[in-house]
Amino acid sequence: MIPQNRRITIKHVAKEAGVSTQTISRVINGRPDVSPETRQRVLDIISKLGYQPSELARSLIQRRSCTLGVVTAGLKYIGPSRTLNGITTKAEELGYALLLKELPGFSSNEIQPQLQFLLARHIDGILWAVPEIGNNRDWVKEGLTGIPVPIVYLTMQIHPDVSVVTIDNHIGGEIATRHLLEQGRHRIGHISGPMDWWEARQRNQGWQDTLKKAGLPVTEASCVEGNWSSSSGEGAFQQLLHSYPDMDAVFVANDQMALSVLKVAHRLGMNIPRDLSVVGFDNLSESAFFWPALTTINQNQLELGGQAVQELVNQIEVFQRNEEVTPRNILLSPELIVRESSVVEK
Amino acid sequence: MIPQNRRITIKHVAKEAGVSTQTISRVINGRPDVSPETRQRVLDIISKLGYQPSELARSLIQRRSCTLGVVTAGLKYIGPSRTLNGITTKAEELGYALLLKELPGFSSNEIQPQLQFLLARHIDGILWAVPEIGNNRDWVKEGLTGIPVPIVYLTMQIHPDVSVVTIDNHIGGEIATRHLLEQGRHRIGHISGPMDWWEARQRNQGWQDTLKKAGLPVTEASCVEGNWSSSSGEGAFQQLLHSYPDMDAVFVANDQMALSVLKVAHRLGMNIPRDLSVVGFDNLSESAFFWPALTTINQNQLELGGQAVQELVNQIEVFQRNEEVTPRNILLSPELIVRESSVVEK
DNA sequence: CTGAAAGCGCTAACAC
DNA sequence: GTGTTAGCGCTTTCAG
Repeated sequence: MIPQNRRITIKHVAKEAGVSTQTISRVINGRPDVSPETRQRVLDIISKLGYQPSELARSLIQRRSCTLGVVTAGLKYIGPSRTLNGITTKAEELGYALLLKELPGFSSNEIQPQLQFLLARHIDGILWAVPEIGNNRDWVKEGLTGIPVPIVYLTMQIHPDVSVVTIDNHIGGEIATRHLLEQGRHRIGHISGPMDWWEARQRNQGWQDTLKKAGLPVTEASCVEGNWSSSSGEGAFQQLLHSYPDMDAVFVANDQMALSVLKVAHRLGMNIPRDLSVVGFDNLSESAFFWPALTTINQNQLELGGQAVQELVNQIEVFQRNEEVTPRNILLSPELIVRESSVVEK
Repeated sequence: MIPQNRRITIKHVAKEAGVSTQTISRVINGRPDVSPETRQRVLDIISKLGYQPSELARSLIQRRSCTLGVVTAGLKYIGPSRTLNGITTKAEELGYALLLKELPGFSSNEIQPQLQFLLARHIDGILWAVPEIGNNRDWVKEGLTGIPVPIVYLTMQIHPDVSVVTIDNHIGGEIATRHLLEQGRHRIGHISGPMDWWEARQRNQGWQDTLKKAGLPVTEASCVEGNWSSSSGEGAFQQLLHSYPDMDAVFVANDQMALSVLKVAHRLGMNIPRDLSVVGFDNLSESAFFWPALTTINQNQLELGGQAVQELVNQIEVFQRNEEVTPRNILLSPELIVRESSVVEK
């Protein structure tokens, strides 16, 4: 490939058309005040030269880049990717470009450099799409003042001072547990995600609250903590079988761990769902093909990402009119997908 | 949030420090020709004001943005996400920002607008991370002249005129098939991916070539086409059992379809691996927890993405020195992960 | 309808 | 060491 640097600029077009650069600018911006003949001539030359206006130069002078900064983490997992998928789709629809940053780990607290990096590139707003873990959200309560663009946070505890778009994991836990109760199960165990994850705590709490509301006890013995991986699910389930031998159902905080529950149960000669009803969480595309097909909670991460972009863009528009931006919290409800692992045929 | 537009510029810093903007520029670029006192004073003011140089303005004047355009597709699937994960990690390491575009579908042939979009933002190079399907690469052979920045393509047939970084799927098919031969299997069937996918054809070809090299016949009856989904795997396997009843092993082009093979086999009372050895492809994190644990081919997509970025950045450096860029093809070998589904204990 | 001048925020190239 | 000038590619403002 032979280097041929130097891009075609508005000047080249102007010269070729024998008009000033302002006229070209008017044409490419669809302004009405250009004579039809001039406009046509300019358009012809633009396409002949293959001229492409520089969004960079535009961003500089217009003080808006139509670019969103996206900070994510854990793209190798399917959840964050699905969310990003929703983000790209909606951003495309609204005509925004995306500058992507992935944190090296979920709990990175190198916040400031990330924000600076994005701000240096004049992004119009920021989407913080990193799950809330441990104290990786502490900065939200403080640092807010310094950031000169709107931010929307995904997947964290809602908070009146900032905009949050998230799946309601508590409801997810409720729905799963209620479904098991409806199947006539009353001794429902739980394998949770790592409890420093906000999502894991919410799912756990939904399970607890539903049991309590039904007048059923929640004991320490009925819950074991996993770390989301199938491997951890194996150990957690064995421990749970031990500590809660009466258990007739289990709500597992994600499908990967639920897969191990199915496997271990099979190995032990248990029949699912007859001996034990199982409900997972996440609705992996494989879950419908586990044995038995796994009942699970589906979170619409595509929608999640889309709504977050929409909300951020709304805020940006308000912000750029120099009006006060009011934070908004958006909670999306997950839904139950009933399959074989939880329902005993009558 | 109260709008407080107007960013702090180099001028503000210059004024505050009582020097010219040029001096500030020298300080932030670490140039040696500034007196230690001036430098310190400027640095203090920069941190006091929280000044952040505009990469946008820099990009404009330096004719390099340190930004790569990434075009991807199918982020809701794990493969593209893992690759993107590799891309973000390496880009971060090399100090490049990423502008992300996701095509609405795998086979979109709206190429030109995507390229224009990225070029308008002065990206220094492009990573085309969309799998080769049908004729969605035809443009590569032509359009090359028009694009004023280096491009690296991922996951496609290598081609002497362009830079391609890809997993060698043919070898993947070979390794899988050879492994089955080594287990003493000689009637090895294949469930392929959709044959308009280059990757599917390569895996298929690797299977065919290995059988032929071993002096074994490859018949039409021994291969059925799926569409990557578990659901399609179900039908394909049933068809294959019918058309190739003697089959003693099957190489399945991805783990999702292989999952269905395991399930159907189980339902039919077949014992895997005794009655049928199964090898998948992709190494999903769940595959180790299928019943039986699935032997599969692992492709290191993290590495793939990383190498692609590295290669692109190398090219960019050459290109910006105005030297001729020579295309390079990089082929990564996938590796066999042996688990229970293919090996009969002696 | 069209053009000239100024400037977005920065740096290259030169002066002193 | 430091300042001045010019300009990256575009749009805004104001003249005409």
